Amino acid sequence: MKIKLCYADRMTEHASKMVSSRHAPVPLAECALARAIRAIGDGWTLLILREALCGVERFDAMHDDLGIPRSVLAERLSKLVAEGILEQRPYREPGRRQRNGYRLTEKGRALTPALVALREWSEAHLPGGPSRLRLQTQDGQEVTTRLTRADGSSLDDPSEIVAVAKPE
Amino acid sequence: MKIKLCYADRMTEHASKMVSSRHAPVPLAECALARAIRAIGDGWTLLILREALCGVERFDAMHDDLGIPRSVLAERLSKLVAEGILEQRPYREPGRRQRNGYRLTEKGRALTPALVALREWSEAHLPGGPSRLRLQTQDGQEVTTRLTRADGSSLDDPSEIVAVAKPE
DNA sequence: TATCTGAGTCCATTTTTCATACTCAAAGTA
DNA sequence: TACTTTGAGTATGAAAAATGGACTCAGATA
Repeated sequence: MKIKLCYADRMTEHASKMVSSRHAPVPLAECALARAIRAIGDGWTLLILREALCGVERFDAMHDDLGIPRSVLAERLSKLVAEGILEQRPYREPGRRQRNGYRLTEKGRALTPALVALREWSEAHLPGGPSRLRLQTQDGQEVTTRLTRADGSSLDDPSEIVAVAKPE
Repeated sequence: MKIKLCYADRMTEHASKMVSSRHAPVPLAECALARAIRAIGDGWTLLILREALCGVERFDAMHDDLGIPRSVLAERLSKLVAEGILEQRPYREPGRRQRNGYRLTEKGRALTPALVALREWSEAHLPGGPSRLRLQTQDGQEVTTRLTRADGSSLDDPSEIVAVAKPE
């Protein structure tokens, strides 16, 4: 996936104001959502984050759970470590040599709301039978996400949302 | 990305109860999150959903905004239509022939919380300067997501969440 | 010393992307 | 009528990435 300059990047400030509303209000380079997608928007990477959220720390356990090729797993893990989303954590089992596992950093754990929202969407809208994965608090309450306005009220209808460019 | 049976799928019901807690509590086949990742967890697909959320409906506009190869765009769009996330919408400009655009279905629009959560994470944790893309209500209030317990209270620390398998 | 294990690397093959050019159908124009 | 334009795709060969299997490496144990 090779991301390049997009139409708005190639335009002058003045010209970009005249761009048709048929295009996105903001070019990729200035869009936080696009940056997040570049960082973690890849199938294997997201599945690795699912593993990490489930507390799976070991290379071979992820390999078994996901059926991911070992070389791809190694490459994705080192990318996630380089980005500060996972960190290596040495561990040692009795009578075993010391090894490295991976666990979420605070930055990585901050992705939880996005994963919870994806899970919710899937439960509500995708076929495939009930899911057995639950994300819950220690006392057993299921966790969900809610869209919220700046004033704290919650927003039930996502079609009320509009995407605009911040001025400046 | 070729997803296959994972370790737990190959096990008997009895054996799977004895599986080490080093593995995920639930196999991919029974995991809603994994199904969502399979459906839309791909870089170009997510960027196309960003375009759709921004109200971009046309093939060429998406091609310009994203710099995506035309063949990849065509393939992803038809997959999203087949999944019921986008729908084709004929339109016609004065003096122009009728054409097809794409817009989010209700199912597609229900992905908004996941995209809002990703945007929030990116703003808070990724470098790259301030984002100019705002997602807001018609009256200009910024929209965010919040993790919520089943009892309605909101959850500030994502590390309180545990992943478990639903019994049965 | 030989063996086992988990965490990787290496590599030949297959699949997917990429970039560019080409097609197609309807509307406008000479 | 013939020709041009325009948006929405297809076709294609080269380049990049994924795949699956074998191999490596280091420390612990028999």
